[in-house]
Amino acid sequence: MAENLSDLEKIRLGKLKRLKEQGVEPYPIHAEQSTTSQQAIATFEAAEKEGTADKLGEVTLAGRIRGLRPMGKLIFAHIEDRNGRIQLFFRVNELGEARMKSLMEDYDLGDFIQASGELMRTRTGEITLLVKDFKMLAKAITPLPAAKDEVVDGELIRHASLTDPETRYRQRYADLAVNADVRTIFRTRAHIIRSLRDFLDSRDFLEVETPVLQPVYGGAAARPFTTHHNQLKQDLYLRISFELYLKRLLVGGLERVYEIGRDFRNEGVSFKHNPEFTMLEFYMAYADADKIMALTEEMVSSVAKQVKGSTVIEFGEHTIDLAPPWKRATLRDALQEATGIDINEHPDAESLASIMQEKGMEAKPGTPRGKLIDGLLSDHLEPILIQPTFLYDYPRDISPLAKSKPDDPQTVERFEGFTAGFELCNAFSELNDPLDQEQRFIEMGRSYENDDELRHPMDEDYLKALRYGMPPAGGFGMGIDRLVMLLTGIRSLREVILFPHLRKTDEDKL
RNA sequence: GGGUGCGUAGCUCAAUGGUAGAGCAGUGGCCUUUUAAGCCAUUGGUUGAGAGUUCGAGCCUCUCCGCACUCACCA
Repeated sequence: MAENLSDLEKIRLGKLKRLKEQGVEPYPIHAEQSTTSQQAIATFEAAEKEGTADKLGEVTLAGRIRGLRPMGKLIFAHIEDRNGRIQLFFRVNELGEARMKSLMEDYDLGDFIQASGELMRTRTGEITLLVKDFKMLAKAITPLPAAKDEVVDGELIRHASLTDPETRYRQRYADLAVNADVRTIFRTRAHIIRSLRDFLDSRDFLEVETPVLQPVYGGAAARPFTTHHNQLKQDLYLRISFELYLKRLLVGGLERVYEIGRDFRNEGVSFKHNPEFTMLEFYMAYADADKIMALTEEMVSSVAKQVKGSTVIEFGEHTIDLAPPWKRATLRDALQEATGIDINEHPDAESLASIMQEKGMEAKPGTPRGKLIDGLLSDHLEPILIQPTFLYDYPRDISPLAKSKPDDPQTVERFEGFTAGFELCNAFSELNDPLDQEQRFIEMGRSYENDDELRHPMDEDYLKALRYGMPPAGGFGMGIDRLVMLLTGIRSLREVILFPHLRKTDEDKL
């Protein structure tokens, strides 16, 4: 290991050794933090108004050294804790020569430190801890990537920072340590998920957990990851959706259920696809697609209000208002407006493919009609749906788990919600007719004959469940990562996933 | 998987085929209210890896690795 260390790391190792020689434990077991930076500042300000600031007594702060400014026999430092930064003021008057020397020689940016003393204001007015005592909590061997910033008129000005995306994602710890805005993204993410839970819990939904390892995968059209149980000598799949298990729970009488968890899809990796991603699905007995639509706009706008304080959000150059009601259009009408093609006039794949080709669009011969429509949607419609919009009435053959419309068996009661040019959610009236469902599985198998992994195995147990009777229900699915992108205004999925998947490097292979 | 671009000090970036540099960080020194502290001095490089062309390669060619963008794939 030692040969791989940079010069900077060797110097810090030397400091570590020196601390130990002086009898200082650089990684002590016990630490103390009586308050945080921002609480301390708020308390001091309040006391100042009361005129009691000098009677506050001592506080103990802990955090990571982010700024260090020795000035003769003074040292100013900033430490950062979970809710912000505060300045520390070290002076020989309080600490004596020896401790000042130790601080000067052996403490670096990035070290964790504990400091206690009384709060005061410096000559420039900054609320600061005048340190009476301090100790090392954890010595950093590797220096943090240089990050210098200042706050001018409330705005953060960056003078140096870690920006290389590869380093940021591979060493997310370093990214988080030096980029406060990255930490903010993940606080927002947690807040969003909490708000979703609050919303559903308050409507009497039960949060459940269903298997990640599944003997039969289903509920979506995607390639799965395969794994193996050694003792059982059984292949298992990582789930590609929760749908079929959650609907088994409807059969069991749990009328309103939801799950927030990870899906795994063995597909391309890009700025909007990660092999594992977080999904929310809920199922509601005695609801249908229409009711779910109303609930969706209520839920998303409620989360936006809780997290952002408003239903109006900025996303790139767009200002988006998530307040209900969202725009509604049939898939047919919206496609006609966007492309000039009326899909009802082209009831078979051949006819639809030929009109698409006439208009210079790509349409591979042999593609099923549903897939062609799906292609039209994602290429020509999705990118222009900026304000929140529900498209409804989807073709049956790309919706094998949705119930047909009573008056139109080729169309199902399904909708998708779009905003900011991407798909946010997908929902439908759940197919609860076991015989129809079996027929759909068979049809779907046929249309994927050329691709074994996309041709889902028949889920016999799911059909068995349906035969016990499943109440009519509305179901809903939404990618949480996309919702986080929307509400944080970030365009890359990787920015909202703590540890996005990256290819392994030579270093990893060793 | 295809195409395009990128990879230089711990970080952010320079460098016509001709001695690899700057700022920040680091190290040494001065400084008792600084805050991107300042001033003086100074260390630091297998230019992603490997091969080739050339008197000479960070730069040109090839192979490989990684990242970004993009296309394909993808409820």
